[in-house]
Amino acid sequence: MSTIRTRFAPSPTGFLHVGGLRTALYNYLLAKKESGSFILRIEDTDQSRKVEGAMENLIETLHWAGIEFDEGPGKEGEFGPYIQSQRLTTYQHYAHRLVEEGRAYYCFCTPERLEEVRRKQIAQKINPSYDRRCRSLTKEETVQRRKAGETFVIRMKVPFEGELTFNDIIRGEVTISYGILDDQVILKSDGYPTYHLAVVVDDHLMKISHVIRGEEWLSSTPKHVLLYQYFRWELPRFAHLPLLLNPDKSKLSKRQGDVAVEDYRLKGYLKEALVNFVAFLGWNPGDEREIFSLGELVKDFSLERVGKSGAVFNIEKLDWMNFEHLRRKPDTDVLCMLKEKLASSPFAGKHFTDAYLLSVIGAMRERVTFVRDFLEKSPYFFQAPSDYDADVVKKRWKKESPLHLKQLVEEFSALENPKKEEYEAALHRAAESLRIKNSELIHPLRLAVSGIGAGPGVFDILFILGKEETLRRINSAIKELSAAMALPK
RNA sequence: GGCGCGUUCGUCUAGCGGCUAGGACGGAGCCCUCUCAAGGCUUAAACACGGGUUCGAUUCCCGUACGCGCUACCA
Repeated sequence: MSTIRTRFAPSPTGFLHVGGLRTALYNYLLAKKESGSFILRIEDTDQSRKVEGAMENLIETLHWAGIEFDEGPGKEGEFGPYIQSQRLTTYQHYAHRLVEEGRAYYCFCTPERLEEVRRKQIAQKINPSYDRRCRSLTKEETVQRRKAGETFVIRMKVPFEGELTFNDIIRGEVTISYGILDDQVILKSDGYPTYHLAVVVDDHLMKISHVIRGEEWLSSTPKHVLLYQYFRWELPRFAHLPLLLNPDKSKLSKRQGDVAVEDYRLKGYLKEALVNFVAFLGWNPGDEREIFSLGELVKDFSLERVGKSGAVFNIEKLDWMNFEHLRRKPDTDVLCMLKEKLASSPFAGKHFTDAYLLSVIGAMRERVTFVRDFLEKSPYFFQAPSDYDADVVKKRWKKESPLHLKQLVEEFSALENPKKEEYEAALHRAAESLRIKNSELIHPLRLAVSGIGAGPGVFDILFILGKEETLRRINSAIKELSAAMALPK
């Protein structure tokens, strides 16, 4: 079997879309699974839509996701260049070859005439399509008009009748009759090819074995197949991926949420989670595993298991996957990310030792979905509470709490370099001498040291904070909360 | 409008003629418990509709409905 070569061929018109990420991923997965090559090709044949810096951004985002290409811009292989605007003469050559072989023709119709034709057709309720006027131009006439400097395009000839069937790995046989196909423009008047010509020429020249792309291309595939036939080139295998959808089932779009990979990256999603999630939008391994690394995806991926129907982009599941991937990460990796987060936080000025941060990570691991949650869910590890959660105060802070905590301070003060268990034993002693339940001490204590009512076990918190800090916080809570309770309602 | 593609719990999906229609996220409940999580257990929740074919259809065929895509000198 010949080697697998796949490609991701985006237009540099903006940020990488999550749908694009999935397309790139599937292409990458298939290539890597079969020890083939994954190519990145930039389809910038529409100058008007070109966005400055978009290509660089695309490349950088793919790199971030861990999807590395074997050939592409900046990584020239034997089939480059990989930017279509740098291959113009190639397309022109092939377009003219088609004309010479009677498979295409010059068309001098102006945009105005085309518009006029379309308008009339719509008025007559016929399907708007090019009326093929220039298809019957004589060779002499064509030569003359070209010589006169008239602008022209090249259109491919589509048979007047009959139908074309092609095979799609995901959808099976798809049949479309020629009747509804237009004499598609393949070379524009500015000398650039349209997508249809460029994609066929490049996929052939770059020896692409599998064309894996979005479903929006399914309808125009017959045009491409026709071109392959005209050129007498071997057909690649086609696989048209189902679309990604908004919660209301419309095509995934801005305004109903974020669509750029960049958006998710900025929100703190792990690349592992986003890649894993996007891979499962339309594919599954056939068993019940759900958490996959890129390498595991490569190992188990197959186009045969890609579904046919569109998938809604469901953030809740993405969040869960982020949680799962975050908690699988080694402590040291999380430490790095946490330090980075800290550096751009209100706690940036403070210094924390790695050992301290590592113990915070250990305590919070199963309570965070994002790295930023370390700061948001347990700010008390980075700063003494400046106020106390009113609901928790109401529920847990009793009028005798200050007295109880004073007893606790006494017990704690006597400890030397206490471990978690020693704090606990000390609290038990305090509770016993006060003749109250442990919990009557624990809850006010948690409130005093953290300011809130949720988090790791209190004794873990105390140990991480250390004795001095613990005592300081208990004392200031006694002061502040007593003062607050003394205030008239 | 025409053509194409699609349709299993709210969501992602398993299923490839015979199943009490399975799993996951999310929801609900219980257990654990100093809180919050995590974990364990339990639970509600789906084959779009109508015809065929067949001993038997979620599964195959045909319609209908709905959704989406394409219908450009955009990709």
